Amino acid sequence: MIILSAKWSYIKDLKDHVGEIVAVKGWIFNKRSSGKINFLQIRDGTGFVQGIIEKTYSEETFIKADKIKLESSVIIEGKVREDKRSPYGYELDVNDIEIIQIPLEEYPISKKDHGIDFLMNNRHLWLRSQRQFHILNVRNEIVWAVREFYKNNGFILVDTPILTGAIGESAGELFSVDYFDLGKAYLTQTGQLYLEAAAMALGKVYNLGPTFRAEKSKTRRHLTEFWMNEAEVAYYDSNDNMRLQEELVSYVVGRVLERAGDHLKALERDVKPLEKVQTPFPRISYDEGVKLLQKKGFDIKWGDDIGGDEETGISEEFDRPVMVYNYPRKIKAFYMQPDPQRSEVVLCDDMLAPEGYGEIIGASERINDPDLLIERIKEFNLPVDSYDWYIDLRKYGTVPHSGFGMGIERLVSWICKLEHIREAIPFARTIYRIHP
RNA sequence: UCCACCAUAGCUCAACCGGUAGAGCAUCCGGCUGUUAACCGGAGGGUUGUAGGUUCGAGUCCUACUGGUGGAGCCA
Repeated sequence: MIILSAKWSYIKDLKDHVGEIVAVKGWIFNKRSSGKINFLQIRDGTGFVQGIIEKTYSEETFIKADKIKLESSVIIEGKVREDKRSPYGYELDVNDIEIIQIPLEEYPISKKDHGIDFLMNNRHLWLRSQRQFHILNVRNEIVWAVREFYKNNGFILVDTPILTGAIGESAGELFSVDYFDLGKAYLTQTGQLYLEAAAMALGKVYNLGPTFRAEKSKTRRHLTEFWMNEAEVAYYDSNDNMRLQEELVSYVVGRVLERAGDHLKALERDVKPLEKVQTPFPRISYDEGVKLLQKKGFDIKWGDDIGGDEETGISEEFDRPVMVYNYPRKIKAFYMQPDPQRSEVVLCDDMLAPEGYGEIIGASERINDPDLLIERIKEFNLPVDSYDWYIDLRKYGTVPHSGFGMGIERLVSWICKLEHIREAIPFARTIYRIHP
């Protein structure tokens, strides 16, 4: 039953209603009282504002405000006033309150510190906290910017399947589910192979969806379920591919600075390093990367993979994302095109984010010769039969083509400068967590 | 899968060489007309993750288990 008659305004729009009486519909996230004055802090999903209730103004409203507990749902009616004392710039002189619900039990998340186990067990409530509000808003802008980039550049969205047969990069473990009479199906690790098919139909294609890895990874960079954006372009070679990646990433960072600057500020994210994310990005070959790391004292030799510490060792030499290209064939996936000049390396690149955030993109030119592809599938001991349709793509008008996958949560972590990837997604799935 | 660490009040933590459990916040009561994690006074709140063991005595030492955290590998 809504009794208050003032016009509903979202908190983000209060600046347009100074001097007017409006109704704000939200939740109380903090309150203070001082005998004759009550401060109610309310959030409504668009922002935060403080309401002031003076006892001398309305004793009835003051008594109502006294009953309110943290996370009560309320509608407050009051006059909007600009106020320098408020960190939000505006305040509400409250003249009436309608209490929708006072929590049945004490709200678990207090104003003091909590441990990560407790917060993750209460993720459904933790989402209401200011920090999470800002992170999820940045994530929202990132995803919009990604989609916008492709839309602006003539790409077609192709949604790739989440349930697949036994086919993939053969990277890591797969989650399996029962699939009627057909045996096991698997949750996708990548839509790449399907995007390759779509690129032969539509030229420039991309996807953006959930991806699953059953690896028992336990690090601040890994989730078992994460969102990945992949792109695939017919007639692009590895250089075209790298150019596309730097254009995408610089576009996304630029749009986020423009549209979510206040959220980054609230997260105390220093935006100076982000402002430097302009094309062209530095590129170094794997060979050069190994030499650089050796010079810096890393124990690495040609042929070794570049691990987390090594990634940081390389990226700290640059002030923007760096692309490391042409890795040894032995440490990369079966479908990557060998360098025609040097068959021991493949035409690929990893984009490493600055500030120690590591790999945000994995990319390569794909093998377009059917015989070579079959040879590589066998070399990796993969079942050639399962890849029949993928090999077919090379039989009918095969062309050079390239693509990449970009981890959305890794991008969010880097742009927000998060300690851990679990805050970059609303409900993180990690090895020991599926609830809530 | 491997390595390391953690588990004490609702929450975050403390408790020295093994000697019988303590603070802040939260809750409840009282005070305060501009608070910003508000503050001040008072009260209640505990089978120290579980099961064993050593000891006159274990939150503290030992073993196993359970749950969690960080990292390696793998990758986005």
